[in-house]
Amino acid sequence: MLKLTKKADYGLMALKFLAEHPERPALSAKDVADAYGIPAQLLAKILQQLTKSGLLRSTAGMNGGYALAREARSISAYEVILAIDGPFFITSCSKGKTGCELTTNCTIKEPLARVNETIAGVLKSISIQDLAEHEPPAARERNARELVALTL
Amino acid sequence: MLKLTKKADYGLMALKFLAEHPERPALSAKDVADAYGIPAQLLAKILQQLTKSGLLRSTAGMNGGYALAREARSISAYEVILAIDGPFFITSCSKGKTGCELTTNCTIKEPLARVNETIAGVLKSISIQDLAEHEPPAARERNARELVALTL
DNA sequence: TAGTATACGACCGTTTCTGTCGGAATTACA
DNA sequence: TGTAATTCCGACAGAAACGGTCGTATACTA
Ligand code: SF4
Ligand code: SF4
Repeated sequence: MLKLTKKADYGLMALKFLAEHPERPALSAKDVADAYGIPAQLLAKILQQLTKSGLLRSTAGMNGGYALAREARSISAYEVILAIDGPFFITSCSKGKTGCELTTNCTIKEPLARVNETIAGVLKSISIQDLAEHEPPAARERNARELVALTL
Repeated sequence: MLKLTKKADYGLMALKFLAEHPERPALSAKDVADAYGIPAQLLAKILQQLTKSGLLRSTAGMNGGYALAREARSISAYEVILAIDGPFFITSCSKGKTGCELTTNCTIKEPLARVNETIAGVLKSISIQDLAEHEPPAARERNARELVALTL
């Protein structure tokens, strides 16, 4: 529950890797997979999805591969997750088929939707570049409470 | 991915329902299940887990049932999820078995751990009482960026 | 003692996730 | 032209997680 799929995880790693090598015009799926030990064929499909979603540019053929379609700063983790795993919902409702039939009675649906928005906002605020740079932890702890006070 | 299990969902609903009926000394699992259309036996087990985790008090026998062990204000959504679904991690690493073998190479592990903390913080900041009261949406949008700026 | 309720564990069907395979289309280069 | 590198695409299979049910034991009340 509330766990990133490995696909999304791999996708983020790959994007970050590409962001760290702007000199190369393109890196093949295999290059990236080997760099981290990710199953190559699986990563290939992930990168294809990211390409289809417009986050990557791809070139086939020799010396081909993938490169960021936009600058790392402007690509959010949210977009990556969205591209790989589809629409982002923490609840089962509003999810077409296999959804939840309790939507009529359910009274926590709306507050949870706000939590959903909050988390999505956090994800949207994280760019690939943020992942590439490792800043010091800095102050945390506080302000989570503040954030929720405003969104709930 | 990043989706609440229905068990946790049901658990939150139940807790909220109990919070809304402080006059009753105890409500049976069936009472709650019927109120929302949740599978009774499933909810029963969920409430048992919550009891074992100390969030609920239970009394067997006639007129028995469950009641909040603490006041609604002091029970966080995080605790509920923790009690029902176990430790909270958005990544597959640091998860004992069936974890991730890439931990050595992985470079996004640490930033994601911070995201994990941020989300956990959001969940910790939400109490059962928050779910019971429905406040107006209020200002959102901003500050997600601020929050992450501090945590990342 | 009868009835109501929790407690607990085993079980099963479905879905989702992870990873693999096979083949087709594209491009570079010799 | 031919070959190797590489993206592209769909189908598939094994494994895990999830959602839910059942049976039974235990505890409490009247
Ligand atoms: S409707 Fe209520 S119970 Fe059903 S998924 Fe949405 S929140 Fe959870
Ligand atoms: S180690 Fe890296 S890849 Fe493996 S789960 Fe943790 S974050 Fe994801």
